[in-house]
Amino acid sequence: MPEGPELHLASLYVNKVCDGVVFTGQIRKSEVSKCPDVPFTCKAYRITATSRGKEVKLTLTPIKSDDPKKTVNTGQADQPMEIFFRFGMSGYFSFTNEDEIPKHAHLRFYTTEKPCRVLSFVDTRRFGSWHPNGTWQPERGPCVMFEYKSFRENVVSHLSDRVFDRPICEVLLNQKYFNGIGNYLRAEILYRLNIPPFVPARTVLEGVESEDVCENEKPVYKHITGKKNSEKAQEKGVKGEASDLLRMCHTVPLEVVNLGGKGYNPADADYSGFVAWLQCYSVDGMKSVQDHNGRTIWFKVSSSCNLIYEAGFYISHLFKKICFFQGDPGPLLPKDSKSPRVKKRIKKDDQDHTYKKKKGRNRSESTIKKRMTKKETPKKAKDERQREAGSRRRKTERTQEVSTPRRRKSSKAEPTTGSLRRSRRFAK
DNA sequence: CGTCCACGTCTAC
DNA sequence: TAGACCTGGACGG
Repeated sequence: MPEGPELHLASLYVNKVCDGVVFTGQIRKSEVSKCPDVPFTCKAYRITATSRGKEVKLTLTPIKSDDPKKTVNTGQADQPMEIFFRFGMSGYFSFTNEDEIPKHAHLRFYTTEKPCRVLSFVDTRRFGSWHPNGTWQPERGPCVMFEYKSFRENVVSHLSDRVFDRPICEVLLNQKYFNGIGNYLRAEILYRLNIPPFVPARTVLEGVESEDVCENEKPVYKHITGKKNSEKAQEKGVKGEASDLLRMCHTVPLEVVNLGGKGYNPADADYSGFVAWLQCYSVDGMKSVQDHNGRTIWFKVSSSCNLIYEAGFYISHLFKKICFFQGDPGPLLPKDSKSPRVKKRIKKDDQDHTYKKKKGRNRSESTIKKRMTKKETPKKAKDERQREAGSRRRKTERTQEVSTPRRRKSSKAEPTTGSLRRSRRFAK
């Protein structure tokens, strides 16, 4: 579920389903979780939620008992408790009957109802975490969605920070400055502004005002249109991209909130709405490469002609910063960045197989040897194999090539046709 | 069956 | 700046 919008939608969900609901008793943790116990016991309490960037805070508020005698010396909480959640790659909240608790529900809050219901923190991969009596993580910057003003100020006042030497696509994942932006949002944001992903961040952000000149238009919560905002900005003489970038970091996530679904969540009934909203991330016809941290960055493909793209890529590498053709990843593209394997198109129009040449995936002898000589349990051996497969791929297969799936002309020219233009893995 | 990939941090060389 | 931490879906043989 989890970039800023999903975390916020999760907090809205909690507030909606827990409205008027009374919880009670121990908060229970799954056997397998390594997160802390939550030492909160109360005969009757309510749950509310708020979000900030990529964190959610649950507040457990005891309900005052009518009978003071009842709460004496029973270890009952009478003070509220705050629990801070991060969602990792797969966290979400679920409110169900007790017999419908999802698999991988690692923290559970029980209602007083009979039969009772349960608010669960579900996290398949367990990269998420919770922190009872914690705080918002202090290293994280202001929320791009709900602390917009201080978010801008925080970026603008720290542009001399060395982190802004990095490519803009990598800096957008830095939660010290862009709390709430994740992998799909960075692609969507850069795409909207036509900013090549591997341009130095400072170059893109130089000249940005800490105050958004459009801010009195008080965007955004409902009915934002990124286009209109940038047009307004231009009317007001803002120098294009740069000032828009911070604004886009605000408006694009809010668009997802306003979609009404649950954002990036394949299990959601409205998931197709989210998929249709994506313009770049994992969209068929877009290019993708690995950034410096091995994360896939999606960006715009030349709409007219791949030859122009290839030429632009070549020329820009000769002259570094000078040339940015449409589709150019930018000058800071890692030297050994490779594109992921070409993804299959959706079956329907999958007539042309010529582009599906698979990249070599031969394991080196040395890797095999290493594996054979290691002593480990069968399960560990499997994990190890997978890990080695991963790193071997990263180390041996990187090329300067960028994925340019040959396919029908980019759908940019034609009206969006929803999931039809998505790559297969996003079809639902 | 095996391999690759995924919405994110963390921390140990 | 690799890896570690995890599970499971999609895909290929």
